[in-house]
Amino acid sequence: MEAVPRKTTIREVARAASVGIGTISRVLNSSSQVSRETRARVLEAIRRLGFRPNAQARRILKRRAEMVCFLLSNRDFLHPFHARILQGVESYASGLKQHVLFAALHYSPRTPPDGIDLPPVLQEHGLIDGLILAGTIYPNLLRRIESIHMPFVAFSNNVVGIGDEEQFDQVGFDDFNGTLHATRHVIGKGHRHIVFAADVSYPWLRRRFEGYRQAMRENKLKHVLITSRNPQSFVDFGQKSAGRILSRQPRATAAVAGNDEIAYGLWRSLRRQGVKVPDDISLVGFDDREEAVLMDPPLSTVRVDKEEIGETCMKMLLERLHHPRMTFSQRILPTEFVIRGTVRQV
Amino acid sequence: MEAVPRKTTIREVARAASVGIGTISRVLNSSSQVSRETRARVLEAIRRLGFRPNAQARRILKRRAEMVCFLLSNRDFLHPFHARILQGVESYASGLKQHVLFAALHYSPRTPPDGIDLPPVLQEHGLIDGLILAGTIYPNLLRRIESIHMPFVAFSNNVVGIGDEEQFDQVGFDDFNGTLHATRHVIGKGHRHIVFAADVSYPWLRRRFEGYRQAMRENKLKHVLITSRNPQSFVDFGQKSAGRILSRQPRATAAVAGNDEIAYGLWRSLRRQGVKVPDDISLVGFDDREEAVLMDPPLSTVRVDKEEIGETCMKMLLERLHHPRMTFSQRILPTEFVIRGTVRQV
DNA sequence: CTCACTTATGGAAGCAGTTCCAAGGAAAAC
DNA sequence: GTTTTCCTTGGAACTGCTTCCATAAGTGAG
Repeated sequence: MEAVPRKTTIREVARAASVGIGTISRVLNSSSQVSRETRARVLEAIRRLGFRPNAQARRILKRRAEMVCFLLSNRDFLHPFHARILQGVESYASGLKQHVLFAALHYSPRTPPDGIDLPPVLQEHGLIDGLILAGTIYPNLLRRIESIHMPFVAFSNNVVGIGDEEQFDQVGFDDFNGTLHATRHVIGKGHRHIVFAADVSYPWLRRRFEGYRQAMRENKLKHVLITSRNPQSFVDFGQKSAGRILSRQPRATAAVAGNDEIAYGLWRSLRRQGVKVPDDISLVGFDDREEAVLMDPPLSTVRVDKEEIGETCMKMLLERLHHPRMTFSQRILPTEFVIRGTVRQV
Repeated sequence: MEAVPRKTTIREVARAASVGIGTISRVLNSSSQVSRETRARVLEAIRRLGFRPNAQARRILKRRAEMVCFLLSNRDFLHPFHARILQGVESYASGLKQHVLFAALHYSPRTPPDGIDLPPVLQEHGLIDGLILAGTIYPNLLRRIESIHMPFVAFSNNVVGIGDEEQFDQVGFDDFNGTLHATRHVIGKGHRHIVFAADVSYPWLRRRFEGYRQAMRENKLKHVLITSRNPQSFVDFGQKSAGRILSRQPRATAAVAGNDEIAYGLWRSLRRQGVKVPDDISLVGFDDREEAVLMDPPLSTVRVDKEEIGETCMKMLLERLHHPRMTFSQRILPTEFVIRGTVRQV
């Protein structure tokens, strides 16, 4: 490996400006105790020598890396949903001169905590100040992260099997009220036979189901949960559910899907069987993924602001770093029902 | 801001293991000059004290940040396409204990180079060793990056208005041969009237067009370029192009789209007009984005391995860092035509 | 038994900054 | 005119590591 060329240091700048090294440091950190002329002379020397302070050296002394890690915790690829969260994190962070490291984590829900291999960034010390956890989070991962005593904030909608008694900073959005409002909207359009399609063993889909059920109960309507066996994916789950919806009597006039992928699968399979959305059956989704707009007609769905999630995660993490002893908090972001073309008046 | 608790240092470990600090360093860097017993004693002390070496301190001495920045250069959100590239970068990097910083860049093609605002990470010195540039790259950005003398590799398919004489490390994929093979496939299925739909003012779409034209010429077929005015997006471009394809005489039996989004727009608009894919018209795309599989039937398209792009970028960047004077190189990755359901035999 | 050559180890110096304390000088107070 | 105070300023000491040099101990040859 060839040598990296020596860079200008603070001492050379000091010599060039005929001042002491302390003065340079003071100018760099814009602490006020420097006279006008001296500051001007120093800045001129900095400019002339093309000096850029070494970030590492400062970090040692400051004991702050000014860097956080966005850790994507499952084997999924960087899905658009999480990509948008990452964007929110980065955009908020860069405004505050904070840096964002991206790392991926490979683990299975059943690995014992000690067995989880952490990415290189977490094996060093001082590289990052804190962690933003995204992706599906199982208890063993939480244990593992806690064991390294690194401040973190979790995007908690995809947390699985972790009780309410668990204490950590988390940001999520409102599954329950999301489907509650979506279902009310559908009911408001005159529908009476509305089914809900999702695998409610996922906590977040369970919460969405409860929102749907609440809306049905309010209107004294019967709730119906549609599931399907051994789906390959959520889209496949939707496809397989379509038949079950059609075979029920009385025939449902609307379906609330647990997420957009299920809605997509449903839509696709229904269309193949000659059932038109929304003419024959209305449909709503959840998440507002890119697919929602690509569908034809575009899907009415529950929007969650992914960038806001990222932003809020970053904000909370910074608060945590400034106040390590602050009690843990949990922020639930609101959702918004977006009306597009898949719900019709009956 | 509360103080961060003092962490164990190398000197404490040295005391605990009754050895010198040099020995600790030697163990950490696994240089061989340490006896079995001493190494064991040191490792034991490290474990007992929960010592994690401070990354910053090492970096100062090593003059290497062991970190690169993935810089997304346009105003687009982190699109799945680039998200996958980032994944490739990260996955290759983490295997080599390198870290990946994510940063976004906001600039317009017409800002003068000096006017481009670089993200915080590029304003410090020593934070990163090099840069991976993705997104749409205009000459002014290239100028700006060169001005800070930071080694970089560009994902060059989306480079606009930069001549061949330009020298920098780049990774791209084979636009020309991609459509060449795709078009040959379509011709092989018996099609004779095949149109190409794209805005060829984009260099990469122009190259794809040339690939298509080459295949047509080989078979003594007439090439037809379909474009449309003021599209809002590529999908919109496709939608607007559909009418133009249908109104031509003789009617085309197949269309090659410049990318999957155009293909999607085409498909959607054709379907609305009662024209079925592939029964009435065959269709192929380019890129193999997520939409391709979601279409019904799924789109036959040209696949590019996004993770491989990321991996190759990272690999080239590391080579560049090890050999700063090496001549610039350009790597073109092959593409693969994936047959799904949108091309039929005539 | 001595000498040359390895191999292992301790720790000072150094990296590029920040911090803090002492000191110089000017202005203000006495 | 002297003392006090305030504002600047210089630079030693420090951060947590790596590197290198000197030394110690061990090994084999002569």
